[in-house]
Amino acid sequence: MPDRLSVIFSALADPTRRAILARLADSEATVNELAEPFDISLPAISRHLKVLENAGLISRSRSAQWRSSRLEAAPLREATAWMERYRRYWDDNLDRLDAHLKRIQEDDQ
Amino acid sequence: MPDRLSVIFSALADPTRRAILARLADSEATVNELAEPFDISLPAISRHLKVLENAGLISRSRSAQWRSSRLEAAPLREATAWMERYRRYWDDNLDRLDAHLKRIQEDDQ
DNA sequence: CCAGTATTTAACGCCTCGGTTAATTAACGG
DNA sequence: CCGTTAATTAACCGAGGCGTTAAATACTGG
Repeated sequence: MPDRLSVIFSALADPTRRAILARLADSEATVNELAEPFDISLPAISRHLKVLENAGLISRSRSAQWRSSRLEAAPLREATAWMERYRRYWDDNLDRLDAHLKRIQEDDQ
Repeated sequence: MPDRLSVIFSALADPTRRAILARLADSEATVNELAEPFDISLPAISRHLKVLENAGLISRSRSAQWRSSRLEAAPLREATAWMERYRRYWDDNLDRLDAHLKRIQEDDQ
């Protein structure tokens, strides 16, 4: 079985799943409600939801015959935490800090 | 052809590729150098690099018979920008802010 | 219990992914 | 030019992803 980050990133790699997450940012929703905007079959949506659940990106509850999905953003924190290590490579402010630190280091020598 | 975010996220979904990026955070490196820590074949590494390049996560330059890879973090900024929309769902401070705003809204009514 | 609605599971097809080995290309250096 | 080293491409394979339709399951309400 793959590591958590791989599971999270591959869950996010599908545009339908990202759209589902975006929809869930508004409110909880049932499978049928989530399926409505897409022209793919219900079973396909059902599996996307399983992938998202497996990645911890949604949780689900049952009420009568409806299964409601709810956004769980914690895995996104993990993913951003991983990317955070690279922020210095794209953040202008940190670039400047970096240059500053290099200058200081040169001064030391 | 898939959208940029999908390409980026699926590039990040492989642990070997994430390890390569981590290695490149230190310094540029040749294909052989990048392959060294892994016990998979050189062609496999070569394809991982192609995937990373395709996602814009590395750039490559040739010097003699060596092809050097260099980290390009800009796509990570795009990816975090996408996740940023969900920060309110996991950030404690923003949770509190959210609760605060809700209280204010209730007061208004 | 039965009919109806919501959702999942099963079984299938197609395509991509990640690995392999063998062959090819690119560039250097004697 | 030839041998060597670096890297990629070609051809193949097995596993898994994402879609389908058909069948099964879960639950409600009369």
